[in-house]
Amino acid sequence: MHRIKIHNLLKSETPRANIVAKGWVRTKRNSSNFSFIEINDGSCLENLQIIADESLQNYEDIKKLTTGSAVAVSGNLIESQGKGQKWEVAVKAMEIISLAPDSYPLQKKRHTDEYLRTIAHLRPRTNKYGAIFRIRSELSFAIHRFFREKGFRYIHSPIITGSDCEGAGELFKVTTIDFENPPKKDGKIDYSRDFFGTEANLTVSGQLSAEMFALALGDVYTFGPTFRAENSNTRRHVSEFWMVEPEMAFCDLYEDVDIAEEMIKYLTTYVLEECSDDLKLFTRFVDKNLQSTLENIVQSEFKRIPYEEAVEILIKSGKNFNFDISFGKDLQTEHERYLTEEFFKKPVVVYNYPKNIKPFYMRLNDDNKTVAAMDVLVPRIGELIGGSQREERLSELESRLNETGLSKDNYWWYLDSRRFGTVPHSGFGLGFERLIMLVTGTNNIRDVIPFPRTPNSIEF
RNA sequence: UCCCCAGUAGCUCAGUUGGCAGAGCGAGUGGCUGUUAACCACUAAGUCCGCGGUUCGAGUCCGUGCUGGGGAGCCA
Repeated sequence: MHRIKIHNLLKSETPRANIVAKGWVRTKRNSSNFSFIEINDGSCLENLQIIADESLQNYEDIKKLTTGSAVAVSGNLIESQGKGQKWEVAVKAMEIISLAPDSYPLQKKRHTDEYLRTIAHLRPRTNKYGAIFRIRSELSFAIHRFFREKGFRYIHSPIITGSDCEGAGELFKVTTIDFENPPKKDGKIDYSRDFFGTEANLTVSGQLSAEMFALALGDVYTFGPTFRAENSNTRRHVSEFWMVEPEMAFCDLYEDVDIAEEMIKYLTTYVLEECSDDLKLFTRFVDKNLQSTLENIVQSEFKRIPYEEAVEILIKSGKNFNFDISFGKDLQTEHERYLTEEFFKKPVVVYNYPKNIKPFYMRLNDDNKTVAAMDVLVPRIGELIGGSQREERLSELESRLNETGLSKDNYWWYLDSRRFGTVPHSGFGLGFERLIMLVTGTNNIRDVIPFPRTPNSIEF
């Protein structure tokens, strides 16, 4: 007989005879002549309580079941006589699939996140991490649903790229060169004899690819892994993360912000509605204000202010910041936090940044000193989204490349798109892990990705 | 990469002025009970992060390295 997932059993409206459930033992309480065993199969947060009595032929073994063991039970789903759960299973037969030794590292008590990080292969078996990764899965689906409902096409941008600079951060090199004996020319490594005949890297953004497809399919998005070789050690950075990057043709900066705001609200609403059981765990144990924080995001209108105004607010605040702020300087973490956590107390979109602190592809504004960039800042997380209207004018783009010291040759195909039927277009990148941090109240990004990769850490 | 904090039983931690290594939880054994963070009793469990130094004596003081955490920079 086929097993029924615990999630479905617990949703049952009526008792059900002869069901089969399989899962892992979370806890067990022995009575004189029977045992309460709670099993979890990962289909939901809740455990299924099963009652095994001494009439079972292998009851002596069942009495010795340990936390973490795997079992299959068959029996009747009946209304529970005890308080605390609606349903339980009166067992007719139980198979012990595997018995976990008492060295099983997960105990029937709360563990610290730091400890669980050292056993990242086992932590999805805990309530909290099970919930995080169910929510992560649901959010991934919601992203695709959001874009599909709006007529966007999903683009698989390459993970290995030949662009030697896309304007963002340090790159991971991809090579098959033998480091013991590298091919050399004029004393330097000869990448023309490397696998691709040139230097290659892991992608830091799918944006340039997405732009090419936006200029063909209209509205597109990418959603995939992204790599940064930066030696950053913070609770908001990992070396490998997932990024969502929509790109829209015939779209200016303000419409770009509209999409960003709509998307964050859609995804937050989705989690509130579809993951309410898992979400309750975070409200209870992680962040007491989580529910109201999320409702605030859904209901409030994001504050939109030009960079110049943001700087004025910061100067007038009278706050003693560690870093001085004035026009031309990038906003520091403390500035972002002040704006979104203290001054506006809701998500803030800062736009029209000075051109000297932003990459070459952002569209130059008429004032000639700012570009059509926008960042969505949210309380606690900081920058959740970074985006811009792209420079669609060939001559401006070429001079911006020159100013930033990048070679036109490497971008010939990118420039081609401005040569043939160029149109105003915009897009942004959303850090998927930061979104999960936001909706679950999780403080460390390493806890919302299955096996985090950070400087000096690639175990598992 | 820089600044700050921490590292003691499986986990979370206490450890006085430098003077015999401790608790709670977990685990094991037994008991009790429609239990649910079960309860009661007993038992086992330690390279006090590594190396070097000061001292009659170091978990404790000094130096150094490693690991983890927080903050900053960079960014999503």
